[in-house]
Amino acid sequence: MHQQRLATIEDVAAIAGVSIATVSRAVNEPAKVADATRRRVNDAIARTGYTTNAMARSLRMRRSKMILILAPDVGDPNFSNILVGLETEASKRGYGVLIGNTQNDPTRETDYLRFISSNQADGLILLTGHLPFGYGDSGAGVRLPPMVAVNEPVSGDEVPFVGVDNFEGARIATEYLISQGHRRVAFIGRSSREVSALRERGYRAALGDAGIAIDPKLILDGDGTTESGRQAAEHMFVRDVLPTAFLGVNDATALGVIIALNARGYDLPRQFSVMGFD
Amino acid sequence: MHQQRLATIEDVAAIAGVSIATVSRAVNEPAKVADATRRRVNDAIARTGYTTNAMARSLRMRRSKMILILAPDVGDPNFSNILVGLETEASKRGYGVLIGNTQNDPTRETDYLRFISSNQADGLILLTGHLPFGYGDSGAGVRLPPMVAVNEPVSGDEVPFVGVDNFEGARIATEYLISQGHRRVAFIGRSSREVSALRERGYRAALGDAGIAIDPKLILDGDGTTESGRQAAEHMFVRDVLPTAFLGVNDATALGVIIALNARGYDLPRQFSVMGFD
DNA sequence: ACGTGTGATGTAAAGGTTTTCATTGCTTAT
DNA sequence: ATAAGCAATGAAAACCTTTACATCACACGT
Repeated sequence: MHQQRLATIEDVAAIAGVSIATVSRAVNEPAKVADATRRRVNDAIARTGYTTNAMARSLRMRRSKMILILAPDVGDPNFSNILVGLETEASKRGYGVLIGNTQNDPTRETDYLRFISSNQADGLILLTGHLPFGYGDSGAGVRLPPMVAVNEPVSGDEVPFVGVDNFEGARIATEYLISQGHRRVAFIGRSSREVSALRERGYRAALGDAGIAIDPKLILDGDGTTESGRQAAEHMFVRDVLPTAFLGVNDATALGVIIALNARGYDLPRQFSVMGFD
Repeated sequence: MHQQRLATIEDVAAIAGVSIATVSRAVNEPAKVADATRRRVNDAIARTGYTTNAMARSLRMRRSKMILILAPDVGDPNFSNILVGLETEASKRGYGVLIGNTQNDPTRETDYLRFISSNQADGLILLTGHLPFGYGDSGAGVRLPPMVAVNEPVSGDEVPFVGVDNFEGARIATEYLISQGHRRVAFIGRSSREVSALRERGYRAALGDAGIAIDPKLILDGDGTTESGRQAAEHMFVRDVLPTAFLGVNDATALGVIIALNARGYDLPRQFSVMGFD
């Protein structure tokens, strides 16, 4: 068991008394080798503790079974939760996950592409909402690696997207509020994020379907923070255009609304309904 | 720019009119090639968009410039924050980061070791607090890969550790509370985690240094959640053994204490001091 | 003029797989 | 009995680098 040098396929072949081709087959397509041989090979493998060298394999196969995940900030619970999901699924399928924390820095984004161009990663998962800097500008000539956008779609380009259906989600949420008897529902958005517009459209659609006129005074803009949610609600009190229900573009915003209402002494699910989309 | 097949070092060599050895040198040890040649090579590289194939390089060099990080749960903000730090540093040094979400599942831990044994990762960073299953038992014969434990030390074995000094940190925190005039300081631990014992020892040391007798009633155990912090504080109210300050084994616990005190209508930094260790 | 050291480059091996193609020994159909 | 097909295996090429060693030209000191 002295593994001074890692055992190679040749060592295994020598011990099993077969060629390296047979060892390779015994490992990768067991059906293709005779039972007796396969047993001998497996014994040899067990004895040497052989593991196929992933580098050599990747070099030959031209694929690494690695996925690169590009995210603006892995520390953000929002992303890290997605990350663990992705990792779990990837791992289940024998893929490894390489992380790239871009911090929205174009330099870093480009830098991580070396993993792709050097064959170190087969595919790319974007949580950034845009193509890595350096792909967009080169025109359509560049062949993009296999990739998919998660959480936030990549605008313009044809990158497959998987994530929340913002329009439909917001529509259903609003529909639910309406079904509870609310006629005046406020929406607090975050115009700086692309998803906000979609959610607002869903909100408007639900109202339209219910035949409720849209009151522009009930649609406010914020920046996605708790504080901005609080201010938005406060703003409505001041203007005296109170809704009976609030839909926040995210949970933080909704929390802000709740805080504002609490501060004014209201009893919460009783007197107002507040929902957050997250 | 039609990259049907990725450019190899040979393509570059052909265009620059040199041998592949020279190209390799021009890239890796520029000083060793004549100025004129280096320029020609760089031109050729620019023209072809050549990137060295990481697999071939790793195979030859026997190192991948990859680090495997094993963590029980990357989703936990505690870990994900460490993760982004590690990633940033690694990236700065030209290393890539491979993540392994073990979920405390021994099978998965072992599984991730293939990255090490197949040369896909050069080193290992453990956030798990223990050796991956399968290393511990094989006796001392097995050569461990270069590794370091972060956040939580690996007990027994000689794995270098970097992280918070739990004893000293808790000691200083407690010392501070004492310096503020507190004589009765409570400690709410989490005996299931190894770090808790260290923190409690620090707490006890500070009290001892200050000549304050330790009151066992002021040392409670929880499970690290907000709720358990709340219960612990509540418990002290019921038993009527109130401290004037609380030290929680982590922030969640401390938060629970704050909630309990708030619920009873106390004015918080005024009447009680609450600290969390995180 | 001649050996010698030096700086720049080329040749070729090695790193460990996978896979195509060829070979071998049998079985089966004619 | 022979051709044909088939299953199991082996030999060798290909994947793309890095690097030890060899080669070469040239300058320099004698």
